[in-house]
Amino acid sequence: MESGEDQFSALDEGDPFGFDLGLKERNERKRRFSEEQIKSLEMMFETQTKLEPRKKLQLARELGLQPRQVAIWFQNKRARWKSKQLEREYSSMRLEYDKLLSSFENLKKEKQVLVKQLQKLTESLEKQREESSNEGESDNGDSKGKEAAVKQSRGSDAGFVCPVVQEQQVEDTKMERLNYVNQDEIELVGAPASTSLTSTEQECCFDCTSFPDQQWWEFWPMTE
DNA sequence: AGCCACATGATTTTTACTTCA
DNA sequence: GGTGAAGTAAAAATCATGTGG
Repeated sequence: MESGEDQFSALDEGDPFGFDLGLKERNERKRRFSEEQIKSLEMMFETQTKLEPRKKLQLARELGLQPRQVAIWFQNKRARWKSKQLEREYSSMRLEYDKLLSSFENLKKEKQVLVKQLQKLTESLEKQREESSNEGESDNGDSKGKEAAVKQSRGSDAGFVCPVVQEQQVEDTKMERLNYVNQDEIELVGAPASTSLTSTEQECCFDCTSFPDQQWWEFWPMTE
């Protein structure tokens, strides 16, 4: 740490109010700087937040102030500028966080809607499955042929992923990422960070493996 | 006129770093 | 080379006053 204005140099340069004065008397002499003086100090602060001793002396001379006063002004200015800067940074981060939180909430709602849709579809698929198995009971010979055909097609499509489930998984991954990023912050503001919004097992009751005899697309409504 | 909140000039304390014996 | 005391600069904390509502 070298150079710059310092609090001790004032001892050499003379106390603006005289160190031999009592505290009260010194404070009584405290006067605000003129607009002109402030303007010059501000301008200098914009170019450099720390003053070299020579600049300090020069500025003090120009403004009719003691070098110590200029040094103190710069010290105060730095401290107060820093705290304002922190406030500004906090505000912008808060804004960013609020935006993120709101988009997170929207995604959560969107997901809930999708999960409900999925549930409805699953139910209707289940219903259709029951109906078709009832029909099969009354026609055994034909069902054997169908079973064989289903087995064959299952073999050839091994590894195929139902697009609905795939979509849900993608959504879950998105949510997981968002949750991962936001978790600390959400906990900070008391939002339910631990509300598991991700687990496919928990929230998605649609499962391709729950159709032992049929493929999912056999039940998929054909739409144009 | 008195009170309060805030701004601001000044002082004191703390912290981090350097120099030197 | 490691170490502790002294010196220095800047930050942080605080005080006291000025000012406007």
